[in-house]
Amino acid sequence: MRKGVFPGMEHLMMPWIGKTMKHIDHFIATKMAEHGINLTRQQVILMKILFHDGPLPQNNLAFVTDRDKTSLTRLLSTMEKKNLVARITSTEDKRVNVVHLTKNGEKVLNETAPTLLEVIMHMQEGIDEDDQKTVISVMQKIQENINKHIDSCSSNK
Amino acid sequence: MRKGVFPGMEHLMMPWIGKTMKHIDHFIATKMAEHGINLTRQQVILMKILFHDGPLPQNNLAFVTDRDKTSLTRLLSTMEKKNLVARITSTEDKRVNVVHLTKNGEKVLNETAPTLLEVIMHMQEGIDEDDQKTVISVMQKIQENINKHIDSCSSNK
DNA sequence: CTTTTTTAGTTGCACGTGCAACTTTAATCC
DNA sequence: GGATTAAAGTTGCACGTGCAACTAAAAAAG
Repeated sequence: MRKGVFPGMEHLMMPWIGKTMKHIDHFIATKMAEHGINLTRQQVILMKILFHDGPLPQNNLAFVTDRDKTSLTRLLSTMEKKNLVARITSTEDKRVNVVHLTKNGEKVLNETAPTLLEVIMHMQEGIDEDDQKTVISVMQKIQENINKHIDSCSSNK
Repeated sequence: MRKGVFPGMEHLMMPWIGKTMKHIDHFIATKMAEHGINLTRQQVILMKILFHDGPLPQNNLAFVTDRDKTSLTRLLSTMEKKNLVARITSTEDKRVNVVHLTKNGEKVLNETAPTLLEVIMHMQEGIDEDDQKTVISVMQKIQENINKHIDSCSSNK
């Protein structure tokens, strides 16, 4: 065992967050598959946003989901093929596509809810309420720190 | 604003963790680019493991990095092209590739250390030491919960 | 010793991601 | 009004990811 290149990096949050996120993604994928649901985590989140905040232009949708517009383009294309979502060109501005949750999308979303709740319950089983709040506030703080330190060369993202 | 499909999901850790991880990844990519370093987070982590825990067969490397073996295959191929890492077929068992960190890889890793430290410092700026520990323990607990609830159809992963 | 099974690694396919460069349409400048 | 600039989306390229199916080689079974 050699001396560390990164001394003091042994008790760091970062690796834990990354690894945990990986586990969460895999867990969700597995549980979805078990229940015969053909949706990714990203697709569910997007549908949920559309359900609550109504039809939205791609631009806004990219912003609220913290996603590059090109990434959103492809995510929507996948979802449009599955008839979860529809792009409707705005009549006022022919550049913008307003994204709608389809009836089928809404149905699928409702069918997914129980599975998602099960996943969430299993994940946070036995975790203190206060600790959960701490985690959330730390996550917020990390995001603030990053936004503060990113040199505002924002482009679109 | 319509009634929620997922009642009580507003103060959940999960979305925060995912979003934060996204920010972290983007921040690392940006800072790396700023410093002219052509490495991804995943590549740095892998090199760090190889540096500390010596040459390892792909199989073991996949296990310790919590990564599908096919994912590792491609990650290594990318890194091999950049001369960061070398696959050496074991003489004892011609099936296994032992992965070595190259001299160049070691050099690059050392050059990367300051940037990575800067990134880490910026990210955890002003976050309580105890809260960091809480975050880590919660992450561990989530992983335990997931492992407990995943029906041991492990395959290789 | 031959057959069968298991194991290590790769490849095809599909998904999500971001950057740079592009097209199309709108807004602004002159 | 016509030229320029800005904005919304898409496409090419590259990366990381996992599952299913594959090849090659070792281990186990007979």
